[in-house]
Amino acid sequence: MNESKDFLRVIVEEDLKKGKYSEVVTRFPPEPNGFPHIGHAKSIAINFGIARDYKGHCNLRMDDTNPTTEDTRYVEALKDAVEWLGFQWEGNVRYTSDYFPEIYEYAVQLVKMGKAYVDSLSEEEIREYRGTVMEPGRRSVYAERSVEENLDLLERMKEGEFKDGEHVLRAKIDMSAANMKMRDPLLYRIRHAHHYRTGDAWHIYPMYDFGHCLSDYIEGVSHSICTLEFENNRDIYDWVLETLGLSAPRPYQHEFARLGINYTVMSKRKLLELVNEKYVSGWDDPRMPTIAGLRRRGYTPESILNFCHQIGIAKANSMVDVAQLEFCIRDDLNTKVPRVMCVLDPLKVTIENYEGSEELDASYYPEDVPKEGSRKLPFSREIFIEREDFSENPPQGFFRLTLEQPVRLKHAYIITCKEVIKDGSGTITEIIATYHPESKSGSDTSGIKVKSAIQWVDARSAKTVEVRLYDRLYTCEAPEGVEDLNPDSLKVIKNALVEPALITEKPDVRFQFEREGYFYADPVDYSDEHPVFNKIVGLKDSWNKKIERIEASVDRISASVPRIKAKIVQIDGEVSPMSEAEQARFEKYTGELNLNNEVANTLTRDEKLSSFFEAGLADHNSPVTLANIVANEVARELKEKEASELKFTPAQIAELVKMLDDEIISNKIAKQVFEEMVQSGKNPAQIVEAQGLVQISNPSVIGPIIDEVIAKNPDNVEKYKAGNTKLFGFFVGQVLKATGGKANPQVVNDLVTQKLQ
RNA sequence: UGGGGUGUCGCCAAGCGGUAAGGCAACUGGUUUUGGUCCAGUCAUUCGGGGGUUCGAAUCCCUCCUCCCCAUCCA
Repeated sequence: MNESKDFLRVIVEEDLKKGKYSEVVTRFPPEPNGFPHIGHAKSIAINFGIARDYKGHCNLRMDDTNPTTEDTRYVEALKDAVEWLGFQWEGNVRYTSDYFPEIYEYAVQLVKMGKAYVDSLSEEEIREYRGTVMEPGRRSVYAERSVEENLDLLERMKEGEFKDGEHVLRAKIDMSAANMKMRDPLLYRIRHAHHYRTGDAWHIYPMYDFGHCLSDYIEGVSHSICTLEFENNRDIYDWVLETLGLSAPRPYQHEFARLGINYTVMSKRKLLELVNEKYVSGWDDPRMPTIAGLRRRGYTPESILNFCHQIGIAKANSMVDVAQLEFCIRDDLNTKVPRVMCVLDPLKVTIENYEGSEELDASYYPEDVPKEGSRKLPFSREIFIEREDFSENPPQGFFRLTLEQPVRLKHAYIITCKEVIKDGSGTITEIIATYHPESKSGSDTSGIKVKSAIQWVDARSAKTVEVRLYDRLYTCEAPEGVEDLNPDSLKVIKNALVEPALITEKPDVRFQFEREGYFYADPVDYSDEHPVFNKIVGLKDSWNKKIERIEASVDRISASVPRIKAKIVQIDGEVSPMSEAEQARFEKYTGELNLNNEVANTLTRDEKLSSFFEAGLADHNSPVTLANIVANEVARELKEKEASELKFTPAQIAELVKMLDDEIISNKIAKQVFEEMVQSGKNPAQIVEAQGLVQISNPSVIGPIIDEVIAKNPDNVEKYKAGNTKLFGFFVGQVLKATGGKANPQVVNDLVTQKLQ
């Protein structure tokens, strides 16, 4: 199965095919005002990915038009993120601030065209004048200023003669536009602030809506890809480029849904709060969804890129399950990373019949991972196992060590429990066991069958390490604020024990701690004297899941909650009543003309449709068929156009209906002909003639074609005969396809039914 | 409420008038010295609801509904 393309790539391909651009140029344009998160990774993957796939290029541009929020450290974080993900931007990093002079010139041009003006209303007044979603706004009196005055004022704004807020430059568009963004949007504001790059050179700064489209244009961007919340801004984007008369090729904006992941937050504000209020240790806290955090947690670039690929690109707001991300990192690390043994909660085991010590050979990788490498594992009388791997009263299906059940020490021997030693409080402090000398891993002749092999470390040589266990940051799927924070998102284990090899040999920085999960040597706090490992993600754990499920079902039974899925009943809203004229028309259509209610309703309520219908009716009196075509097909064309803009006329539609009535063509063909009429405005008869679309109703012509289809699809015939009646449509479809749609579908249906009996 | 979007499995997501892709999750069973991996299999008679057009509709038409975005001198 070939991979399906996302809608952006479809657009890019079409544009390329049409020759709209000679090269695809995209850009990743963050504002350097915070650390990039995995949502940015999605955007990076899209922009750089598309550029790579279509042999174009992608720029990295800092959209730094707001001096009060931006900083170089964020620029560095952004560059870092892109590089870490493995992408290379074209040329140098771009900055919108580099284009300030050019953008200013465009503003002057707009003023000269009378398309922009300096407004001196206060901030509150501007807001008030803008109106609401329901009421139109009204234009400022300053909109009437002369070009000369505007030019003078703008120049002086630039020179820093005015205070913040005293004036703004606005586009002169439409104060009553339904799109609020188009109500004379601000182009420039005065800001006496130090810009991290341009310093104090500027006193005015362009707004996003002005700076962004122009920056794209300046860079020769072809596809300006952004997130859904900018949909309303697209009109300004186009307005600026069009009124400035910037010639093709010019960029067009396309929007996709931003990434949401459950159990975390993605908004800059909330992330900043976590950092500032010290709920986390910093932007790179391993629980953060930032690139820096994910990276410190131990995620690989490959896993994140693969995640971005898996979730796809679409326009529906969505919330991806964090399990999908976790799958990606497990999947990546499974084949890459050495397995070592670590005991998080040690329980001492003394093997009473073992004397001395030895070194066991242990491969770093299991059989199914095609990688080489092994280490020596010290073994002696005293070892530690995971406390969870022993049970005095094992639940059903417990595979590990019990009083009766022996277990294998991974890479070593099988042991049997002899005695359990407890302290005063009843806590198990030690297990006395015996080993089976002939059960040595790799040369087992003992014949003992065990259900499981567990990890362990040798007491004398084990190294103490700190292990940081991370869990999801929030307790609920769609967290609102800090009140939803998970208090157990970080558990620090100071005295975990690991086998010596991973400190002394250090075969890698990422490991699988056997049966536990994937871990990463913390890049900041790790040292050989004080090793620190971050848990990246746990292994899938079907045992734990099973236990949880049993517990949950016990709870459910005791609570006896009836789990009934209620079908949601949808309440229909009110339909606006018909006017008197519409009422009369409706009655005429349903009565005299015999149309069904639905079609009549559609026609009556739309002035354009009803007049089109009635005009057609004058040419060919076949109300029902005509009404169906007008209400269904013509309606589509008339949705965003006036009748006068159409290439076809009511008379031509009447002609089409006549052919339908005379059974010269089938409904299917009629649609095809209609499409052609929409495009070319040719007469239906002409189209039918030219393309030979006359319907085939002769069974002796159709029959052999059906036979052929049946012969070619023996398995589907079988499935159909076995009761899969859905396949009926498949056969009809195949026959129709074979005849170029010309076969009379009714005849085909009858014949297919017969032949498939 | 005006405008712009969006609704297909528990979560993502293909699909563009002719057999409802795929991934995650979940669930069987097999292999396994990781309760991991791997392998085999199961998982949408139905696409937000209701009508209509059509031989045939997730796809076209009408209508209602849901959720998201827009009234920062943020981006």
